[in-house]
Amino acid sequence: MSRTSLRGRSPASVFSALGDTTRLELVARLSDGKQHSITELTDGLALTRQAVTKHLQVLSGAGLVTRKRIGRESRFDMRPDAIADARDYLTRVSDQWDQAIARLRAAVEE
Amino acid sequence: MSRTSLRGRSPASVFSALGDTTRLELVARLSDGKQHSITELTDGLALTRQAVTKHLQVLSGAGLVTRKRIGRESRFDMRPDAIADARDYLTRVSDQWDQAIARLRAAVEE
DNA sequence: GGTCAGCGCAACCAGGAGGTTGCCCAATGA
DNA sequence: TCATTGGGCAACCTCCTGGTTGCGCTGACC
Repeated sequence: MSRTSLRGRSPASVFSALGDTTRLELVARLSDGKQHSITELTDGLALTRQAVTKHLQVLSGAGLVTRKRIGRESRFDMRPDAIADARDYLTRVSDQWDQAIARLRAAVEE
Repeated sequence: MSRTSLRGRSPASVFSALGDTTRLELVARLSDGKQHSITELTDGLALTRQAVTKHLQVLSGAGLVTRKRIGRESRFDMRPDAIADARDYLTRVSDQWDQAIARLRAAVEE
């Protein structure tokens, strides 16, 4: 279903956003269900705050994460729908392959 | 399990390989379970054979696809294990998020 | 009010990604 | 044998990406 309308967030853009170890790390940290500020996420990352900001923008652009300004800080939290969609996409590819293989096998064996 | 030992193929590299519409298209075509040559895959893609070759190298490097030289042509076919691994990774992230949310909710409500 | 912490914006830079062209090599098949 | 077909290799180009630094702004706190 994915009702929350991830329009424009193509699977490619989601995969691309996940295709970076730093961003995967950020996603891992954000998957604790809590909100995190930028400096908090920067902590322990051997990167500038600006670099982390850019990564968060990429994640946000892919719909993996949402930003919310609270006072002087930007809070980010995960939006798991995009992840679910990406997983569904992979499931579909897998299924397609499985079925194709089954058909080929059946065609040979009969 | 994923016994075929996809060592070195980090999730990030798999996601990165999938993070391109052309490569997603190639994966879609290859998920018919058959082997395809390069010129065959180039057909209808508005790209040079060389460009497609590079994309296939990326897919191969991520373990999504294998090459086999037969006569004068290179045959490619899908290796679905990498896809399954990527999907499992996303499932793990989703589960982690679900559990975290459940814990937070329980902590609030009691 | 002044200071500090948290960010945003813009400029800049090096390296990699995606793509092309040109050339050459090996199989294939008439 | 010889033309054709499928590919590999290398050079080259452009644009995007990941990263930095510098600066200025605003909210929090004493």
